[in-house]
Amino acid sequence: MTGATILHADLDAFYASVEQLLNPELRGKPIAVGGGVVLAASYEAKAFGVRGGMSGWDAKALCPELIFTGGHFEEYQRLGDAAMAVLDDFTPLVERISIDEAFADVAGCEHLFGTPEVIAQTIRRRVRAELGLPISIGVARTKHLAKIGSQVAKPDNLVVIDPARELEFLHDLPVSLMWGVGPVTEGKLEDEGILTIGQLAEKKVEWVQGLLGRATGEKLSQLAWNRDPRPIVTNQRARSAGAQSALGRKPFAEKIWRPTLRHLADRIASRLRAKSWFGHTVTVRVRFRDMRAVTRSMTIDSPLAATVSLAEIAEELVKVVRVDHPDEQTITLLAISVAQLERDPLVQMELPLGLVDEGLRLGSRRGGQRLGADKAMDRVREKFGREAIAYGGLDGEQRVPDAFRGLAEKPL
DNA sequence: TCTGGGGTCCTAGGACCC
DNA sequence: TCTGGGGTCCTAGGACCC
Repeated sequence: MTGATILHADLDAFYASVEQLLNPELRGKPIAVGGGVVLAASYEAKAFGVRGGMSGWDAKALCPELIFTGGHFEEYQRLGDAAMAVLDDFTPLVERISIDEAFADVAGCEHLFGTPEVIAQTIRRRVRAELGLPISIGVARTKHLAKIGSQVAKPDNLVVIDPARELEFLHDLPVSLMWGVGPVTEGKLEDEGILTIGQLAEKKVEWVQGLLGRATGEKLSQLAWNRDPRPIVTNQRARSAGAQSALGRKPFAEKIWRPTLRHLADRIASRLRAKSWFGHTVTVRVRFRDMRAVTRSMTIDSPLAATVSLAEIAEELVKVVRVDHPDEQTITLLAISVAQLERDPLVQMELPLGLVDEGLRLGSRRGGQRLGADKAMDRVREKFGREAIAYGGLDGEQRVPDAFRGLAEKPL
C-alpha cells in the first residue's frame, strides 16, 4: 500500500482571520465578514452558531455583539496566494482549489524535507510565522481523506491518517463530512437511517444508486471505502465564465433588466477577452420573488467575446423568460453564464481560408467592429482602472463591490 | 432587512443521425 | 413499410462546493 503523501491545506476562517490580523482590536472577538450575507465568521462568532452563508440578520440575532467588518479584498488575495506559495516550496504537484485551500502531493520529497507529517508541520509553522495566519492540514493517502482530515483538524491543527487505519477513522464520521453530500443528500440518507460513513459503506452500490442516482451513488459508495482515484491536477482551467447580481426586489421590466444585463455582460466578456477565450453557449438565469429560478440558454455556431453581442443574446433570452412567465412581476436576481469555451477561433483553427472567411462573415463585420471597440476599451481600463469607462445607463446601487466579486473568479 | 457570487457536474427528455 | 437501437448534442433544472 502506498503511503499517506497527499496534503490538504485549508486556511482557518480565512477572511475573518485576515481582518483580525490587520486590526488587532478585532482579535478574540466575534466578527463576521460581509453584510447582507456572512461570507466568513471568526471562531469566536462560530461559538455562537454563526456560519458562512447565513443572513447578516440571523447572525446578529444569534450573536448580538457580532462585529461586521471586511473589505480588504486585495489583502485576501495577496495572503491567500502567499500561503499557497509556501506549498510550492515543497512540491510542484499543487492543486489550488480556491483562494484559501489547496491539495499537494509530497511523494518523493521525503529525502529532501522529511516525512509528510514533518512537511505539514513545517508548512503550518511557516504560514503562522511569515503571514500570521492559522492553517489546518490533513495528510492521507487520498484527496478525499486528506480533505476530511483538515476539516477534523480545524481549528489550527494537523491530522495525519495512517493508511492502516483509514476505515477505522472514516467510518465513525457523519456522512455530511463527505465531499458531495449537501443538505439534500444528507436528508435522503437520514431518512434511511444512515448517519455515519460506516453505515453508508454497508449498503450495496446499487442500493445507494437507487437512492441518489447513478453517478452520485457510485461516487459516494467508493468514497465510503476510501477508494478515491482522483489524482492531483495542476493548472485547472475554467469551463465556463459567469456573473450574477442580486437585485433585492425589482419589477420584471426592461428598464431594470437591460442595464443589469449590460453590466454583467461587460464583466464576463472583458474576462474572456483578457484570455482570448470565446464562448458558444449563453445561459441566463432569472430568479423570482419566491426564490424559484429559471434558466434559458442558446448555443451559437460562431463563438463570441464582444460585450454587446453577449448582452443582446442575454436580452433575447430574458424576453423568452418574460413570455414564459407572464404572471411574474418581481425578480430578485439576474445572471449570465458563458460556456463551451474555446480559444480565439481564427487563431486556433487550421481551416481552409474559405472557412475562415465564413467564420468572419458569420461573426459579422459588425461583430468584428464590436470586438475591436471592446479591446480598445480594455486597454484604457488596464491603464486607468476599471471605472474609467463603462457602458452607459447603469450602476445605481451595487450591493456587492466588484473587487469582492473578483475573488470568486476561477482563472480562465 | 430574509437569503452573495463564482463555479462544477449530473439527470432527463427531445432532436437528429446512422 | 415498420421498427429499433445507439450515440451525440442541446436545453432546463438541480445539487453541491468554496
